[in-house]
Amino acid sequence: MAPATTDDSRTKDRVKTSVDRASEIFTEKSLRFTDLRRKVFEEIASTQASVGAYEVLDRLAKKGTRLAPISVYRALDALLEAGVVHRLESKNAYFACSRLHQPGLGRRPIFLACEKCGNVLEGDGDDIFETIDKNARAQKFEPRVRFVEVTGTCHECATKHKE
Amino acid sequence: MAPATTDDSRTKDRVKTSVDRASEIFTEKSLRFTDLRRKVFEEIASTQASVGAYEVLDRLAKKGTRLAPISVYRALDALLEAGVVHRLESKNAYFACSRLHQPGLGRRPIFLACEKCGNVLEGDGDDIFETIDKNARAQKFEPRVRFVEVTGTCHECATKHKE
DNA sequence: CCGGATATGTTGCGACGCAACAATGATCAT
DNA sequence: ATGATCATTGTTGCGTCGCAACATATCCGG
Repeated sequence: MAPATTDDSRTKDRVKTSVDRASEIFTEKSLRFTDLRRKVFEEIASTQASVGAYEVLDRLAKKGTRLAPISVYRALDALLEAGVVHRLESKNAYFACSRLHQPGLGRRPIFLACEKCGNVLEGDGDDIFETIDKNARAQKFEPRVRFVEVTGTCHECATKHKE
Repeated sequence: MAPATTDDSRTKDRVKTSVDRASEIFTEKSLRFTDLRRKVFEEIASTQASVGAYEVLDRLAKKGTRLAPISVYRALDALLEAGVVHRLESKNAYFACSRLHQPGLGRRPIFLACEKCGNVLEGDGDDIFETIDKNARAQKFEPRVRFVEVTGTCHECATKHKE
């Protein structure tokens, strides 16, 4: 029998790659990829979907790492600052940056959150953000932070549903 | 002395116009513009900035209308459904739709929230949303709900600050 | 190896949002 | 009018989200 690659082992590989990339990024930015931050990041990276801060908390607790909410939030702050996770404002949830696996994407992403499976895709939003800036400045508004979040149905869920 | 138009009376006029328009819109959509909904709407319409649900609650309490949070949320749901208020996902706050005063804007707005004064402007986002849809579909993602929220500095605050 | 900066632990709390059920109010057909 | 029906509001209660303030531990450069 050929050696099977289980989903689990593939997930582990993917997470490991993400952790390694995250570690590099922290180093590049002279930030510390501490144990706590790594643990929190692993929980987030080990699911495609976005997760709430308290879900991270619960998962870590089940693995024996009991934390106060504030500790998770501080870790999240560091991860957000490093850019290895993003925050979905419309869901108060966090997810791993897909650039850790696909460096090809543009600099400024838009977020596409599937309503069925929860997965979050990132799209290259450079053109969109340019349009937004032009639009805002036309009203003499100087933009600083921009959120573009879309919910809908991803391809997998759309095809699965029609079976 | 010439009859002065105070800010207060101008605000009252503006709110009244908004309430009247909102009432019409509710009627058009066969929804009921009840007392509660009108009161909640008045609080939101009487400020340019976005306000949280609990701030609405507090303001109404000070005027003698004591409500449970859920009542405010239910009124907000109705107001959102009618489209006379919007929700800022990035701030968990609500503000009156400016179309009640400026019917000229396009159908799908983007939100520009000033970080200094809290005011929320609406921009015509039709082109932006088209770009977003194209972008999403390029990834085989079928968009349904789209949020575009921008924070920055509005014109008034930018000029005021430089005095 | 010491002092300052950074990170984490502890305690506590405010804001946000709504579920579930009960009571009241509006609507409409008979 | 009146009873059935549906929408609205009241009441109670709770879970989630997010962080402030202060104490302690850890790291790192000089």
